[in-house]
Amino acid sequence: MPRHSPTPPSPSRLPGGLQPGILEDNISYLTRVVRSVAQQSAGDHLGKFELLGGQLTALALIAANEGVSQNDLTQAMQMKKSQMTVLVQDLVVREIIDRTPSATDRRYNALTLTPKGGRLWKRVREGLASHSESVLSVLELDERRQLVRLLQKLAAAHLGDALAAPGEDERD
Amino acid sequence: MPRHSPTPPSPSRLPGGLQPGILEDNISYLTRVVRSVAQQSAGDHLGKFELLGGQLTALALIAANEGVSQNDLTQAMQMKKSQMTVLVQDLVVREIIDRTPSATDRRYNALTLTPKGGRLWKRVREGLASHSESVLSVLELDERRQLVRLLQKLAAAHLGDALAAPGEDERD
DNA sequence: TATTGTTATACTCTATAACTATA
DNA sequence: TATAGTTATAGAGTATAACAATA
Repeated sequence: MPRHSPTPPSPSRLPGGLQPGILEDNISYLTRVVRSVAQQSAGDHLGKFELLGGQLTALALIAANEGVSQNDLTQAMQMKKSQMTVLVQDLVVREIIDRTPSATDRRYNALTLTPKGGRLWKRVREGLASHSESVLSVLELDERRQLVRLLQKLAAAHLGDALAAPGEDERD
Repeated sequence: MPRHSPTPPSPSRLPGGLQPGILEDNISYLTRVVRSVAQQSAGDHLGKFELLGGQLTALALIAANEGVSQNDLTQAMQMKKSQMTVLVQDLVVREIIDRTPSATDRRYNALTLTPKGGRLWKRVREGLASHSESVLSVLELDERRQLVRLLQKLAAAHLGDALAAPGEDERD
């Protein structure tokens, strides 16, 4: 369909039909758009579980790290501890996770999945995989690996820790 | 420093010292973390201009597409038109951009930089470049190109339009 | 009728600071 | 005193719908 936009005729590059200008290789802009796409897909695949953004990620990390503390979760997810409190509280009320003071240092809360949470996680896990698959499916297999590796490297370098695997285990 | 976390001892992978589990190659999680890093850097380099997230991007796109409509901007930035109205209004009040009905179709607003906006843009442009540079500097040059290309490809494929250049012009 | 843009509203996300409890 | 977690609050980001103006 032709547009009636007042934009002068020029080679289209962006969805709106505009030039990216200096934004072409800007990481903030690119991740903004990609994240918008990813969030849309996440909603499609995982909306039925009524897990708000961070809750889904938290669930995945608790499942992979039973007994993890809220403090460690906030670092891995790059969010504030006050935000984490609210997020965790809702999961506790819904009996998806348990939150118990650590035996060795009672300042820490150890987070674990409840049986109900474990069953939920099994279903969420499938949706999460199909969500990631649906977003990345437009890339070739080696492109996916490259993208994941580069994003991991970027994150790891700036967070000053080892997000990216030093030993690059191959998965698909 | 040793942690007192109740997390059982295991090979550390994430900032908090935990296993990524299924999130290792999850695009939502990875872009979440990378975007957090990018936003932090953007604040460091561009906070002084008092341009809220979208305003900075909008300014860049208006500079590259003088006379663009709000409607086309919303598509390129993946935001709602109601949000765009507020964003644009603030830039107009601050005399950074002009908003005038298009001569050919008065439903459209043509957005242009004011002289003041042009001067601001020159300064912002430098900050934007140094911001993107500081984030991407941890990658090799060919890695940067790859990352940008893959993010463009991902965005373009899902937005059903040509964000990524079909003809891949080489820039650095 | 369809589309651009505006307004109002609500909900989510994020950031900050003061507070507690444990160490 | 330092750290984990809580509470409260404010600000920014996002989504929805009703509306006016224009086509």
